[in-house]
Amino acid sequence: MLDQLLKKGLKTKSFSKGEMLQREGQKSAKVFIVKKGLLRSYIIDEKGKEHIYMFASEGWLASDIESQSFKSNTVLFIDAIEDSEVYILEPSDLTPNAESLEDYNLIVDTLMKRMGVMQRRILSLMSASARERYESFLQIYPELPNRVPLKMIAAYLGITPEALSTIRNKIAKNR
Amino acid sequence: MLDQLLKKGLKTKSFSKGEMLQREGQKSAKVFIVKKGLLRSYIIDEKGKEHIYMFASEGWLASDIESQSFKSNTVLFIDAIEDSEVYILEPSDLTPNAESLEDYNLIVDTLMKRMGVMQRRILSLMSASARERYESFLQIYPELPNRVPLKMIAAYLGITPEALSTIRNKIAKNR
DNA sequence: CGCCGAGTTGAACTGAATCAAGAAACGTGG
DNA sequence: CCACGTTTCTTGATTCAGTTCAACTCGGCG
Repeated sequence: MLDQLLKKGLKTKSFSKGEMLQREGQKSAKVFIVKKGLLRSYIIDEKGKEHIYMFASEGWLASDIESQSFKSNTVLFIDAIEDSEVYILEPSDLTPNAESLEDYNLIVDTLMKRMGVMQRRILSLMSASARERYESFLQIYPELPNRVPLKMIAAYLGITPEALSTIRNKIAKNR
Repeated sequence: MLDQLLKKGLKTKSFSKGEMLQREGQKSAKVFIVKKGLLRSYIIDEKGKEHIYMFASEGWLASDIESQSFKSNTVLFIDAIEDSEVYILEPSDLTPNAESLEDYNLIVDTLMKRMGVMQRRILSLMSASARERYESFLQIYPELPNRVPLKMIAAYLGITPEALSTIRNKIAKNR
């Protein structure tokens, strides 16, 4: 996706499982592109509950660029679910005053792909039941259930671990 | 926002209340920028229910560019809630092979603003109750309740008109 | 071994959906 | 400008998906 950008000699940084890449309330949001491993971005609400905004595995990116656009502090936490290697882009890298137009097209393309994922997520949160959302999650990310604990999938779907457990076993007994 | 782009001699087109600008299942998605009036983009699910994805009033845009990024057909309907005047951009206008970098920065900026709105929407759908979502809707779009029928606000919030009616009158009697 | 976090199962509860009926608002045509 | 039918909004009764709370199992790790 953004591979070409990375040829520019950008170095990777390593994070071990559980390590934090970004906290809530920071001034500037960086963009993390996953070379290897798995990241998650999430919020913690007033009741202390975690809600996972996105997973990012190899080739995907995790970031809070959204909060940049409002010039506000970061709202998301980002940490590593597995030992990971990531490229780190500064905000300035995203809006270059640069010369090369290909970079721009790549960026626009990447942003639009991301918006596509977000659009689907919104529509599915509005119109689909927990079970339907889980089933389409499996379609879109077939490998994630093997790498991510159930409770995180629940936090991504917007339901409780108990509810997801029940859904799973209904599917297993197909009813 | 994209005002500068529009100096390029782009013409507006008029649509009267209720008129369709885009249907589901079309090949190419255009971008509609609202000069005057109010648009909505929405899906109709299998049960025939409408779910409003976004409202677009003066200065905002309505589009299904998201589906472009997957090279798939449009999934959204777009129509006019009020008599409206809109600029119409072709997809090609969005990814110019052009010369001017300022255009690009404008586009990236616009896309990121849009993603900001989407991020907030996702997080609020996951973590907030119907009432909380309605209250923050009022904050963000204080003028829309006067221009949009209740049932459309409900379709935007992801709840039924009945539920929204109940919420309203609870707020009125503040409990 | 014994502990601890992760997952499961079940009972009681709750916010929102559904269904139904009536009241208000709102075009449109005469 | 009024009368009409249609859509929009409200209110209440019932149902249901998903939450909360609690108890129990299992597998890993000290």
